Amino acid sequence: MLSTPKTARARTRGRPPEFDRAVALDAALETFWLRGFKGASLDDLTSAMDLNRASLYCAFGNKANLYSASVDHYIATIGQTYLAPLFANASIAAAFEGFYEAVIDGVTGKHGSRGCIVACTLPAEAGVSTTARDHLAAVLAQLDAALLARLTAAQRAGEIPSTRDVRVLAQVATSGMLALSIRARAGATRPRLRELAREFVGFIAGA
Amino acid sequence: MLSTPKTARARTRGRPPEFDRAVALDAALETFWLRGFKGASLDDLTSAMDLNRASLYCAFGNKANLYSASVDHYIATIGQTYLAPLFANASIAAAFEGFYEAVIDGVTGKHGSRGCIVACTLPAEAGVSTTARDHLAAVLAQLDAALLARLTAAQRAGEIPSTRDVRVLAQVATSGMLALSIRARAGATRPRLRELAREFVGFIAGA
DNA sequence: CTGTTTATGGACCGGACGGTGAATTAAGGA
DNA sequence: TCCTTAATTCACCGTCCGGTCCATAAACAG
Repeated sequence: MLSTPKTARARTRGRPPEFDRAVALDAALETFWLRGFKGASLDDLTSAMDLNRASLYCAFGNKANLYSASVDHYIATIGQTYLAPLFANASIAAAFEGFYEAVIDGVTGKHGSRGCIVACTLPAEAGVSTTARDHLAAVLAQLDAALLARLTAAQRAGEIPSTRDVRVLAQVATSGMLALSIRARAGATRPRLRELAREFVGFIAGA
Repeated sequence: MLSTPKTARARTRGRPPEFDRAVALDAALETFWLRGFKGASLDDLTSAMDLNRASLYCAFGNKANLYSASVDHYIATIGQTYLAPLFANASIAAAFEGFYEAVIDGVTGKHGSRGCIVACTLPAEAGVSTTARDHLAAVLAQLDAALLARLTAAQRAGEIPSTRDVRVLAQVATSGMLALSIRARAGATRPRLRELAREFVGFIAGA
C-alpha cells in the first residue's frame, strides 16, 4: 500500500501522529544499542518508545527497518558529535585528540559503557544479513571518508608528509575508534581508553 | 543431579558417547561464528553438530555454556595459529607481519569473510550478559598479554626504544586485529586488509 | 545373566517471538 | 456536515524458541 514509508511527512491529512519520530528513534536506538538487534524484542522496543506495535509497524515497516533507521539516527546525531572536533581544531594532533575524546565520551555514556552500536551490534547481524553487512560497510566507508578529509587537509597544510598514504591512515584512525568501542563494551575505564587513544593520536599526527 | 558437567571424562562407565567433543565444538563454533549467539538456534546447533538435543544438553549444560566453550575452543585452536608466527620470526616486523597475515587468513576463511567470533559476536552479548562481558574482557586481556610478551622481548633486544610504552603498544596491536576482523565481516577484500595490516606493522615496529 | 550407569532418539512443554487484523479515533477536504 | 485519510488501541495468530522428560540402547561391574 504505502510505497514510501513516509520519510518526509509530506501531507497533513488524516489523524496526526502523537509521537515525535526523532524521540521515538532515540528510544529505539537506546534499546538496540544495549541489546543488539536480535536481543531487542518488539516488547522492549514498544515500551521504550512508548509506542504501540501497530504504530511502530506503520511508521517503520518492521523490526529490521527500525534497526537500520536507528543506526542511521545514531550516525546523524551522536556520530556527528564525534566528528565535530575534527574540523574545530587547527592542528591535526588536537583534531584527533578531540575526536577520540568525543568517542570515549560517547562509548562510555551515562547509561554505562555500551561501546558503539555500529562496532558492537552490527557485525553480529552482518554474518546472516546481507543488508546488515552492506550497512556496516557503508558506515565504515563513511567514517573513513570523513577522517580522510581531515587528513588530506592536514597533508596539504604540511602537517603530514606527502609520502604518507593518508587513505590507509584514515582506516587506522577508524580502527582506533572500533577498538575503543569494543574495549568500552568489555568494561575498560576511561583512563585506560585515553591511554590507547593517545597512542593512536601519536601515530596519526606523527609524534 | 549432575554437579559437574563432566569436564574431565573421568570414568568409562555407562554407554560411551558416540561423538567427539572436539569435532562437536568445531561445528558449534562454525555456527556461532556465523550467526552469533542469539542468531544460532538449538536446531541450527544440533544439526551442525550432528548431535541430539539431550546429548548436547548433557555434555554442555545449556546454550550459553556451549557458546562460551565454543569461544574458548576458538582461542585454543584458531587463535593459536594467529599467535604462532609471533615467536617464529626473529625480527619484530616479520613477527607482526606473520601475525596479521595469519589473522587475515583466519577472518577471511574458506566459508566467506566472517571476521573473528570474538570481535564480531561477543560484543553484542556483552551488552546484556555480564558473563559475556567478562569473557570478552578476559579474551582481550589474554591477547594483549601475548602480544605484550613479544613486544617486551623485542624491546629487550633493542628493536623497540625503551621509551616506548609497550603495554599500550600491545593494545594497539590488538586493535589492529579487531579492525581487520570487523572490516572482513563487512566484506573487505584481502588486499585491502593487507594494506591496513601493513600500516599497523609500521606503527608497531616503528617504520 | 542381572543391575547399574550413561548416552541417544524423539516427542513434548510453556512461553516468547515477530507480525497482523479489525475497530476506533482524530484530523483535513469538499 | 459528511467523507476520506491516517494513527491508535488491543486482541490475536502461527511459529519458533530454549529446555525437559521418558523410553530405549549400549557399555561396564558383579
